[in-house]
Amino acid sequence: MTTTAVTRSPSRGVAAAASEESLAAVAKALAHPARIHIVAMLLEKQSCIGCDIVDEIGLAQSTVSEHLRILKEAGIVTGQIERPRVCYSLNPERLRPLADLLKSVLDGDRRGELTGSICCPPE
Amino acid sequence: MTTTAVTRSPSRGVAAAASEESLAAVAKALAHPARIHIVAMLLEKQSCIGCDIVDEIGLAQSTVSEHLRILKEAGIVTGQIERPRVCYSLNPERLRPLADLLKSVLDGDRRGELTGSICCPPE
DNA sequence: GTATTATATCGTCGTTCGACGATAGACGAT
DNA sequence: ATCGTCTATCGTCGAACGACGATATAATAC
Repeated sequence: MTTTAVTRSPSRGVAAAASEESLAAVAKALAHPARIHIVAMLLEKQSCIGCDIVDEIGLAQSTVSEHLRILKEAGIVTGQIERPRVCYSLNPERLRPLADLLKSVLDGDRRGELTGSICCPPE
Repeated sequence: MTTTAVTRSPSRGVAAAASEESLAAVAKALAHPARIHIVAMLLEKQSCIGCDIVDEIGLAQSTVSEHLRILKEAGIVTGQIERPRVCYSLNPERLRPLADLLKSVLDGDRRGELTGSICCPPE
């Protein structure tokens, strides 16, 4: 059938869809070199004052602030206010689901043990 | 091997910037629920015929094809042609750098041992 | 040959991203 | 109170994304 059937049974369900959206949201927050740079910087130094990040990244302050907002909104970093500065640090737990998925791929895990329906065998 | 000099000169950059762009590119390819779904599907079944993916995702064939193109272009999946079908499978190695970064965050690694310049101590 | 199936590509359209400057808000120091 | 510093937000604009239908391509089936 060429028309998409509306009555598709959600075999993977709402939970799986929500999980996919959550994983995609984390990946999206990491999907920019400046934000990867910020994460790597926070990994190195554990925590950083915002203005140091601005210096390191080399973009306009408003742009860096926006990247930090995106990372905060995704829950990947937290900002502790120390007026007039803000001290940023990582929230590792937020990265765990994506890290687990990638690790599963690297380890070749078959999560569902549903290996019966392999379309074509790996070479 | 000393990749990171203490200088904050802009020439920190070529290798590190390329790495950040590469990591960001992988994250970007994963930054959509449908593409996460495809990766999870390929993880479960090792490999899949494209039309099965179209059925599972529930978007238009052209849209799914576009998502597969993005994943292929990022090097995350490979497509083996078996006319008229294409058999897709994962390329785990492409995910390794991002997986390593996330693991470092989860493990609390300080990659550069440059812990001297902590702005404010973790709580 | 024609028909069918599976996939890729093209064109379009609305939405979102990413950059910047300008501006506002909140403190500490003077 | 005024200045300087640091951060967040707003408005704008071009570029890229994501969806779709229509179409093109290629192999198989009849």
